[in-house]
Amino acid sequence: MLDLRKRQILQAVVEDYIATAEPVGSRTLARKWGFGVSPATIRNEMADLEDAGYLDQPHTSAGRIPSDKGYRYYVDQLLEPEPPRPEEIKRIEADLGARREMMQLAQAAARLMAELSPYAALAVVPGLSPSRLRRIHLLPVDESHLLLVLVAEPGIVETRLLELGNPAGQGERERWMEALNQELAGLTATEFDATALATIRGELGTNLYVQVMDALHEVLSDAGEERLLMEGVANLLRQPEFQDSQRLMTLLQSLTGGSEVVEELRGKSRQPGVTVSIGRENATEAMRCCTLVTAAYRAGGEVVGMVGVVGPTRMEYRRVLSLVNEVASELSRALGGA
Amino acid sequence: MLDLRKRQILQAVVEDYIATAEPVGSRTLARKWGFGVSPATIRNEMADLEDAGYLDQPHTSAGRIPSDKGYRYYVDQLLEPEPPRPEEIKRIEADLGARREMMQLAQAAARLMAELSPYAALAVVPGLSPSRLRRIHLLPVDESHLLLVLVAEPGIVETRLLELGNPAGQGERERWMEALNQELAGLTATEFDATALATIRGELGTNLYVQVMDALHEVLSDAGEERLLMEGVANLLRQPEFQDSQRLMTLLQSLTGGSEVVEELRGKSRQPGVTVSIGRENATEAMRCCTLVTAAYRAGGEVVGMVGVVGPTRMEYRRVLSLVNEVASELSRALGGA
DNA sequence: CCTTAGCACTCACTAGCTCAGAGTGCTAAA
DNA sequence: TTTAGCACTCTGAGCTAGTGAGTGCTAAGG
Repeated sequence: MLDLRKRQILQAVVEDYIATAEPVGSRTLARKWGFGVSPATIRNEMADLEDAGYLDQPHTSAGRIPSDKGYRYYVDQLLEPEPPRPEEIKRIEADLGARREMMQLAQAAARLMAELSPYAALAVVPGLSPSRLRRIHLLPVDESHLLLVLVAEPGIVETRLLELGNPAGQGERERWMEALNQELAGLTATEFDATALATIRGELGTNLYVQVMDALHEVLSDAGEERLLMEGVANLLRQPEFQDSQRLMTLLQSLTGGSEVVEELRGKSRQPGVTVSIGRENATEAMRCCTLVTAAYRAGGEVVGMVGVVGPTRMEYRRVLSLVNEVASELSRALGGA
Repeated sequence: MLDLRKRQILQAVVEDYIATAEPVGSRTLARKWGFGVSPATIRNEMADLEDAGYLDQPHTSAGRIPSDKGYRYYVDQLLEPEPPRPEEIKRIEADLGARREMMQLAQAAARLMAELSPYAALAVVPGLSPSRLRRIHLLPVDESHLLLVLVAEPGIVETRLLELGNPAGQGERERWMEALNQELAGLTATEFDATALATIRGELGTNLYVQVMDALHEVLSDAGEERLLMEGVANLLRQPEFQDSQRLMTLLQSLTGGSEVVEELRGKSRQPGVTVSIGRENATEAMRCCTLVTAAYRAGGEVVGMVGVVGPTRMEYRRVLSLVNEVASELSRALGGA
């Protein structure tokens, strides 16, 4: 446990470094924060903090920067939550208020976070596979096309166009719809995909039937997996730690590459509230120099996905924690799952 | 008109510079391409090409690099089209073959181009406003939600969730749908938006009606405008001309900013075939250091949008021209508008 | 008249050097 | 325990000289 003055100094170093991106020296600290002690005293304290692993020194004659452990302590012990900003809340409610399907809302949430923070924003959207199917619609589009609309449990909507060889009549279409909907009652998408082929084929082994089943199968493989949305990559270019384009590239690659990161995010998503992963705490190699702030969102009472912000470990934790928290809450509310 | 040897030398400079990103000297040229003349002769020719504006010299004692005019000449006069690569065509057909709505297809097209080229890819997706509405569906989702599905002329599908205060019955829903569809017959989205309010309100001034109209109005303002999709930004980080993160940032900003660029693209989209805008030929300030290769795609016989690739002026024109061309054709085919 | 060898010249880039400045750790005194 | 003083360390900026790639020009040769 750190004593009061050490905590104050650690906090000062973290906040100064977050603001300036420059290593913080004892003199600067004494001047800006005036603890009522001399730089020499602060130096001693900083040396102790370094020994304890909370601070790093890039080189002998530079100031100190917070280590991952230092940021961790700051986030867990020193950070008092930011009071909500009315205009920000208003903006979030406006953007996520419009009733849209999950995909659209998640996209809007990511855009929002990218706009309201100087970092990149992520959103994980649930895949179709584990969700219960609610209803399949086959809508006429024109003589030769049907629109397949798949509505699944936590408000997921997927659509697909079908091209028909020979036009199907009204009655025929409705018969198929009926049959399909009978079949899918209460099944998850994966179950349906596995069983439906066998059961329905006997009854309605027609041309259209095959096409619909193919389309369903396609939708499941396209939209079955969770998807990772990303926004505001340009923000990161502004951060001094990403001036080295190499680093940004590896980060982007592992984020667009997808599965590894999504896997990591999935683990977090079970935890309630906002989660912070700082630097080396991240499993993914390319994320070791970054901090990831995430929060799960719910739909229909269930955690279905998460939103988050990625930036350098030198991140404005106060702002970002409250932002991610608000966006996730509002998103949950919009999805009826708060 | 340039004589044969000048053209050969210009071509050699362009292709060498594209490959190496280093200014090309007379000696290198003589060694690699062996024109059967000495470096001194090549120097004379290059000096002429520079006087004529086809080449630039970064500084006195460096080799030459192509100017925008040089690239233009290369593209217009020297470039013989790349023979199609069977495996690439196959990949494009596979990815764009699956029958999906326009938005999904355009997204897939952009992903494809970002993956098959080392540059960033764009796609402009048509907005709803100018397109004729075909049909509105109101689908039951659960007790308190309806899904509004709007199908418009060139295969555009937009969806929106509606939350209902008090659940609507089957018959009621169908009556509204009928009334709406009566009304929209043959109107464009904008016309409908303007007129429908007045005409229908009298007949069916109910609670649900207002919600549906609001949702329609919202869809039109969200999806009314053309949208710009972007993929493969990370690719650009690999290009030496974007090592300076400042330049990439301004480019990204003007691309995500949107309207200015979309405006410029719209102008091009009328032209048939593949269009190339090199460096200063671009109206947008941030694009002055880039080349943009675009091609329009069609749906239902009409040009509705365009796909393209953005990269440094030092671009692999041969590859990219054929890629963009193929993707646009295949996209048109998939949309039934070839 | 075109081509080419030779040569002087230019200019970016690199390595090595010094110097100033910021910051440290240590010691000794208050 | 705090602090003033001091020697020390290390980065980064600025300077210089040297290297090398490439040029333009000139004059000789086909």
